[in-house]
Amino acid sequence: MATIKDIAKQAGVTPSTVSRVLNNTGGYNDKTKAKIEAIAKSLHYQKNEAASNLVAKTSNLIGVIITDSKTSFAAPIIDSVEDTAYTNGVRILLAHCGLNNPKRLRFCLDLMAGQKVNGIISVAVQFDDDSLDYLNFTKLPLISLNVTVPHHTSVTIDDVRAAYDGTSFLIDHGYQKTALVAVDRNDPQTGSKRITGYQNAIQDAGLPLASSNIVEGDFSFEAGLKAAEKLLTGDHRPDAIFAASDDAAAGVLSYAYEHNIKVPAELAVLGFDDSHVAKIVTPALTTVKQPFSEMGRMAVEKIMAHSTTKNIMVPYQIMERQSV
Amino acid sequence: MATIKDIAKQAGVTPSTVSRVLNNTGGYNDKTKAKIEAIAKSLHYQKNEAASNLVAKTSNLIGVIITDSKTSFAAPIIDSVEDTAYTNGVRILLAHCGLNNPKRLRFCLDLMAGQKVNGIISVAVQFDDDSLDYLNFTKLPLISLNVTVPHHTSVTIDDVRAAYDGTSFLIDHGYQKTALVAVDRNDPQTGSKRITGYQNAIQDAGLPLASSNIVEGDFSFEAGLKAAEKLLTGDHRPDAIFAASDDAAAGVLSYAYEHNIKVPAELAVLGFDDSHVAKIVTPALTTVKQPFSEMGRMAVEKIMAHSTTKNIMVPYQIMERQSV
DNA sequence: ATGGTTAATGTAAACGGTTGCATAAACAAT
DNA sequence: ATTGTTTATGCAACCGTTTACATTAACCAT
Repeated sequence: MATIKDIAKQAGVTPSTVSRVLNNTGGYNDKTKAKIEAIAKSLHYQKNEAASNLVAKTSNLIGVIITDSKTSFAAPIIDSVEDTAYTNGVRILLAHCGLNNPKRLRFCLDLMAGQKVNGIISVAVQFDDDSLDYLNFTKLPLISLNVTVPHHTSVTIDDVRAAYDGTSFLIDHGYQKTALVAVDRNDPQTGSKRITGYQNAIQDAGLPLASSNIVEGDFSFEAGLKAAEKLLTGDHRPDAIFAASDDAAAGVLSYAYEHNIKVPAELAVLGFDDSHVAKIVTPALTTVKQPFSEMGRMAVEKIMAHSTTKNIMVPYQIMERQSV
Repeated sequence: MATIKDIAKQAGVTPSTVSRVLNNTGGYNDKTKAKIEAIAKSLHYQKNEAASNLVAKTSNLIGVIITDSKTSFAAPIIDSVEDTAYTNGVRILLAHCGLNNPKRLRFCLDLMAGQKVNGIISVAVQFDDDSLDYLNFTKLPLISLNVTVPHHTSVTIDDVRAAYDGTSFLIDHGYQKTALVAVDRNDPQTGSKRITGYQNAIQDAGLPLASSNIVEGDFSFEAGLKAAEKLLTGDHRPDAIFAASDDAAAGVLSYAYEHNIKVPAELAVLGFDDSHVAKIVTPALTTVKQPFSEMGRMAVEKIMAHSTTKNIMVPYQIMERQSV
């Protein structure tokens, strides 16, 4: 591969001049510029980023840490992160940290630090104390999407209010026996907040609160399926199920389909996220939309701007389709 | 950030010794090794990859080029690529090239060349002549998944036979009036191959071929929906629809649901890919599974091994669920 | 004691770009 | 003609690691 030295030799100038031309830093004759650019092109010159990064002490790389790519909302976020990065001239270093795997998260952070990334975007990643300490030590800016991280910037929706509004939406549509499904009570970020919002809405509507109406689980399809089974075989059948994710809602839909329960006539199903699956299941899911693309875009822009805002709340929105 | 020089100074040795210890290249006293490692830890030393890459003329980076992350089968591939990369000590540089966007693809390749990646994995990316020339010039090894690229390694299924077997599967289950949906006749890689396989199966079964039974389209949900509309409103209703993707199959399912057509009683639907959606739609999709995880893993391993095998065919498999 | 090995470490030159400072040439202003 | 200013380019150091080669010390065998 050709280097600036090769170009310099051919052009009869020094590497510094070539560097100046190629970086458009000014201070050279138009004719030399043209000559150098022509030679660079003819040699298919490609800058060695490692060398450049070494002196610049940066990399034009943004680290993206996600638990895994299958997480349904990872795709739209990564899409918008990539697009925004592209228009900003930075690139994406992707790493998976798994679920509750401190060792691997630590590895990811090590990797990002070694690559001297401009910043890190984490998607739905919970930081343990050790990783957080290390992150603070590296001084790398972090933008956390979906969950908050102490002393770092986060972009989230207001989960309490979103759950409140979702529940109210069901109540306003005449459903009185609602259930909340596939939430984790021990998750301080999402689960407990949504439970709070859900309960508040029920109380504010003057409806009875029954703890049996909350079925815990992760955000998966299977969690929705199991929860539906539990709820719909019992005596106190709910007439509406609010799932913590679209995947879980699809699980509910699937159970209803198997058991010939008509949605939304006999049972309303409200999803959460507005991920890809919301549009393609039958009936299409009414769901609480999280603005993932927006969040990804903001994250990149915050990093580029060295913004130090702490917690950013973005608006959610109820997407009405056919399941309520 | 601490450098090996800082460590060397504290340990009373030269940077070379530190480098040797940290890289386990041998040739040092156990006591100095212990001392250096202790100091490195206390300083939270983190190797500057740029410097290291500069002399090594490589980056331990694998470039992954995909059209976009929303593509349903990108997720499982990226998951397995990331996992395999993790266990092999390499990292992932991710770039999107969009759909039929030569300029952006060229940009991606530039980026990969600049970063001196060990190799490139492309997922369902069509290379135009210009990009291909450039790729060849860079000498970067490419592993193309899902489609073949002239003179480069590819990992694909046998699309002709997969379509043949899928169609035969429908015929064997008693469906005589099949249709193929959401394929692109002008796509030499997937579309035309699957059309060939489909037609061969029909002819071999002694059934009549009607060109109206092939409805073109991209692989999207909407394509499936539209195709279903076209096929199911006409007089010659098919009794089975073979979609080119699970998303398209979901579109068919959705149309059937809307119009009260029972699946699989009145209409069989066969998907393609076995992506995430296949399991969560109702009824769950019977589909032709592509071994995406396997393909991702192989791609990384091929790059690490500097393998030069050309075209690798991996086995597909019909996953029987409820839609046929 | 002498020479030969071996092990541990040092020396210095790379890797490819960037950049502050110096220099030279060209030009303008007195 | 002299001085000052601007423009274009060169010089050389530096970024942090790696590594071939040189050096030193220690040990062993004669």
